[in-house]
Amino acid sequence: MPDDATGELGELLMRVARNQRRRWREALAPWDLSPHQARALRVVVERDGVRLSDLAESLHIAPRSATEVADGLQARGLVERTPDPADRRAVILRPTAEGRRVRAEVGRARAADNDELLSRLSADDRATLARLLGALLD
Amino acid sequence: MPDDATGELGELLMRVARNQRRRWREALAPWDLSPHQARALRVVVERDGVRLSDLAESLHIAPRSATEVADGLQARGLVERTPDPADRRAVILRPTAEGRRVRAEVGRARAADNDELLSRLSADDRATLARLLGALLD
DNA sequence: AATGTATGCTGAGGTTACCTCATGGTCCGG
DNA sequence: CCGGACCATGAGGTAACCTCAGCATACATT
Repeated sequence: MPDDATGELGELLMRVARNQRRRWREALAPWDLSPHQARALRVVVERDGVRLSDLAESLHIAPRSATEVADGLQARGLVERTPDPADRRAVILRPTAEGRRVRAEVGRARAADNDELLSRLSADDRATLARLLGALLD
Repeated sequence: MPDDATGELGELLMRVARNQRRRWREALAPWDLSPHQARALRVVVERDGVRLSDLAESLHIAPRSATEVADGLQARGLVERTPDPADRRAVILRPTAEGRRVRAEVGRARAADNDELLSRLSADDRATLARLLGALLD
């Protein structure tokens, strides 16, 4: 067991992460999207069409819950449901033009916010941070 | 704007934090406490008696919600409600003996888990990580 | 002292984001 | 061609939040 105050380090990590989440939520506010919806939209746009069950897996939620996330995005006109030609049981979620546009805007806002925060560190420090965090992944 | 992939760094940070949260939830499972309840119990034990409204502030939730958290802890026999002698409107939450015991056990489990994770880094790396994360706090 | 306003907790009831279970189609291996 | 697996979704439940109203109490001002 390490001899220094590792507990505080863990706490620090959580605080920074919470900060990050708060910033993200705020950056997302103009579009009235929940973090989860934004994440789902990103998946749909990036893969350019996803089966509902695959979306569920990507978001680590139950298939039933993916239906609800899809409902939300569809109600905002960001995605549409199309039948899967290869499997008539399945539904494929496709981004609308508006969905692509919003996803791009959100992506830019997120990147800008991220850069604003991380620019406090030098390029060297950022590289070091990436290395250290990488070692902490399971 | 920095020129490297800061977006990935932000993502990495969130992944590590999520990992951390998952580990914590798992470490908490034996006591059947939610993360929020554990945090509340910690506040109650550390201050050895807290007004409900102060607890709400500590947890960043509405006063009404603190009542519910208190209900949960009280139902498990970990805290008890006592009147505030200085203000008869107020309720002071006090830890029971069992509450203190559980809080200590949870604290030990948390520390052990934390150390297990952070021991992957050298003492130097841990100090560096603490410095870098500290710079990212608002 | 009287009184108006603020505060502390909680009942009532709502929202959100999850979940499980059941159902009606559809697919596919034997 | 058919029994079992799989897809999305309706129905209904739960946990953790919230707001608002109400009652008891505190306190500041006259």
